[in-house]
Amino acid sequence: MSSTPHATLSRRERQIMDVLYRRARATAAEIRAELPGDPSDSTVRTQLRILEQKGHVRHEAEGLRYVYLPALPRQTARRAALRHLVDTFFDGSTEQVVGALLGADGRRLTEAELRRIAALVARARKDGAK
Amino acid sequence: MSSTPHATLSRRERQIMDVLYRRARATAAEIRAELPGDPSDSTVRTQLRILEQKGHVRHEAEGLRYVYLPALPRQTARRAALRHLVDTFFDGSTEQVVGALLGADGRRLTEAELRRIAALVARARKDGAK
DNA sequence: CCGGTACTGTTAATTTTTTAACGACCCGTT
DNA sequence: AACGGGTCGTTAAAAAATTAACAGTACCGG
Repeated sequence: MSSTPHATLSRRERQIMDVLYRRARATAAEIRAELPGDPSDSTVRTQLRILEQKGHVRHEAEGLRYVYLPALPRQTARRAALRHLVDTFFDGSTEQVVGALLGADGRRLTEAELRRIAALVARARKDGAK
Repeated sequence: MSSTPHATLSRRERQIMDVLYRRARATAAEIRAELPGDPSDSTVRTQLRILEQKGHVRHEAEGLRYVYLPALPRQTARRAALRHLVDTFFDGSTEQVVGALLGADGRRLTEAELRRIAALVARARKDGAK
């Protein structure tokens, strides 16, 4: 159950992976700019190399420098992260998560967004009934 | 932005906090049973003491032994975690999260649960329009 | 062409985390 | 009352993570 890659990452590694998932792709300098405690440039690149060696990250040469990307597709990582969150904080209940997203825990949503969300739910019900 | 407590925890500390948030309260032995790589009993208790010292955890004496609890209410921690997840993996979009919860990324939901979710959304729309 | 800038990889030291050994205490049982 | 099982705190060693110094290379502007 704990084979989730995220659970096995060290603190810095996690911070870096979070930046990468947020930005999809980033250079060492860009990542560094978003890390707390501003570590040295050299530090960040060492970490990236370690992450790459462990298979969590890959890079592409872009012109002269490297651009780093998560090795796992965002979709995959996201699913695992969502699952983990739901199990840890919401008793595995999707309903509770939606409640939090819409309720006091969530940000304010526009009517348009709520409408689209309602449509998603309606769609899921229809599909399920099939 | 990085003042989230979760982001500052070490790996083991995070694992332990996750167990605590999942179970609400647990003894050292119970926590130990859920940690990967089964660390020694002594190890887990040391970590708990550190976490307590840092203010992430507190304990109550229950009969002879201690029962540990998260220092922050689940509600609070949950909100921060959800926010972080949404920002990291879903571009800050609530709609996308709901999509993932209902769609291929999610577990199968019963019709009853979908109905309740639909009700939540309807309620949010009404409240918003107020 | 030369110096400055912006990268890279290697390497090693420092700091933090993680681990568990040990001794003490309490309790129920023999 | 002695024993075993379970729990606690203290402490220090071992392992891992984190940091950054340094040297090498490519490009760019003067």
